[in-house]
Amino acid sequence: MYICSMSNSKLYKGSLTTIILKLLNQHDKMYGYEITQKVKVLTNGELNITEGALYPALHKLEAEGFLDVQIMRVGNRLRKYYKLTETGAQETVNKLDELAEYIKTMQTLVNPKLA
Amino acid sequence: MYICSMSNSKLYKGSLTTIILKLLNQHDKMYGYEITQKVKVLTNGELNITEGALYPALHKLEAEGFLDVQIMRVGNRLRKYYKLTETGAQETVNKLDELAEYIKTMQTLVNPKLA
DNA sequence: AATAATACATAAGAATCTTATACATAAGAA
DNA sequence: TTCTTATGTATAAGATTCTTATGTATTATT
Repeated sequence: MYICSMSNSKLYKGSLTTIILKLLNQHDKMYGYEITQKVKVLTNGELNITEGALYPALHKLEAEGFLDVQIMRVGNRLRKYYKLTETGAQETVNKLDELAEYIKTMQTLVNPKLA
Repeated sequence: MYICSMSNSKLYKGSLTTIILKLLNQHDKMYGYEITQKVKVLTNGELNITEGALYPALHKLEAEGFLDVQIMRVGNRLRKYYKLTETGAQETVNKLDELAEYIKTMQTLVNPKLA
């Protein structure tokens, strides 16, 4: 199967790690496919994360020490459950702060009357 | 001179054309260096657009028919004033809609209580 | 006289994502 | 029962956007 693009908007570029970290912050442990489905539901189909974006991002977060992995068998299929490490929890806070700052800055630029 | 990075945050990736279009929407005509300075002031130094990002972006917007150029001499120096075309004005609306949608979607993902 | 600011430009490399492909099991429809 | 869809992970080529660095030249400041 092929999952269509994250969004036609280029603005999502750079947001994927923030999304992953925040979801893991809320749901304790999740596996990749579960993350794509959760995001699809939460955004009413607006945002579809592709495997080509997701799995490399998860592997990178793991390599950086922000995620721990636990492999589980469900029937004959594998699931790789990811969980935040302590530094991963701290990184989540940082990323959410960056997102809030980004939104504030962009709103200032785009709607200077409200600034 | 070297101008430091757009921001330490990766979230700005993909936002530059939106910023350029909006500024040109507000200021009728601007030249490249002026855009970098305006952004720096408006964001209190938070966002510093590099030449390596700016000029290719301007050239691309021009090639796509969203900007018209007018070269002016000031003393012995060149300035390339950019101005929105009609399709550029429409594209500005689209980009601003995309930004609003992006912010809404990210807030839903990151702060589901408020959604 | 030297440095910083103004003003443009491009090019190599990094990072992130798209698009496509690959493999495999389970469930549902024809 | 066979075909398609859903579940589940993975990688690789290419596109896009930005960083970092360099290049050229004029004007203002120290």
